[in-house]
Amino acid sequence: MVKPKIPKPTESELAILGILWEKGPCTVRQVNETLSKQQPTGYTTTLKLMQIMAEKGLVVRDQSQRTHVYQAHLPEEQTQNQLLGDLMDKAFGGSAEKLVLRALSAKKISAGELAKIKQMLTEIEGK
Amino acid sequence: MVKPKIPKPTESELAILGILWEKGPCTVRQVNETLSKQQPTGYTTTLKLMQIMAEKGLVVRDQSQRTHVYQAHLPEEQTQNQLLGDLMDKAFGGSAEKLVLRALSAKKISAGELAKIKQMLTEIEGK
DNA sequence: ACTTGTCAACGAAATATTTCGTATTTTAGT
DNA sequence: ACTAAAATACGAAATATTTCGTTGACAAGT
Repeated sequence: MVKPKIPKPTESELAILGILWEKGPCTVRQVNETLSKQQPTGYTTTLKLMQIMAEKGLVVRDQSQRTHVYQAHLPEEQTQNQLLGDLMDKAFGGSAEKLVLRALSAKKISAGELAKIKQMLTEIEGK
Repeated sequence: MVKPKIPKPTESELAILGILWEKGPCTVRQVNETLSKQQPTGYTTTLKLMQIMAEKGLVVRDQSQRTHVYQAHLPEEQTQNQLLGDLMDKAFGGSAEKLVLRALSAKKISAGELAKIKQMLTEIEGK
């Protein structure tokens, strides 16, 4: 039983995944237009990246229409876990606590967000 | 007044920075030995990387002795903030809350760690 | 002085990532 | 049927990253 083993997305690939997560299935043009607002990018550049991502298994594409439609293969959560775990190992000595504490102290978080986080903490404690 | 603008470390560079943060100033050999436990690496490979890092300003080196001694240029916290902010933008749509919640839910965190995190939350609320 | 081991310097190969130009196909409008 | 617009495929250049072999300098012990 072979697990396909999807590689970690590169920086550029992650930017594209972010768009697909937010907007759902998209064409290359849609992705390129969104991307270009952040960083002007040629159409074929985006196309090529998305083709490579399809080869890697990062996205799946529907080729049934003339204009292909792409969507992220893995759910947002799974990729976020992977990236977070990776960063935790590499930059935080494997400590989730350090990572969370730094994220909390470094960034401004609203009262509502704090409440949600506290609720999550309580749930975890309860287990 | 030009700010040097230190670039984001690559994957391999980050592994070296992690060692320098943990152990303090090190020679290339010390770093290479530690690195080789995680991932066997040739001495000159590590040397070259650290030389490049010195050029980029990621590390500073003391050349006064025959054997150079390197240390991280930026404090651990600053680089962690940079990387976390970067990941937050790229993979979490800029939401610190999402990032924290995911880190909390995905990884096992001890009771002691939870307590520290709660304390941090209370401090932030108090401000 | 000679040998041996350790080190930095350097260049270059190997690999990965990003960007884009060109060719071809398809669709829609005239 | 012809043309223009829009799309994919492909290849290759440009850049960034990683790895390592070779060389020459230095240092310690003999």
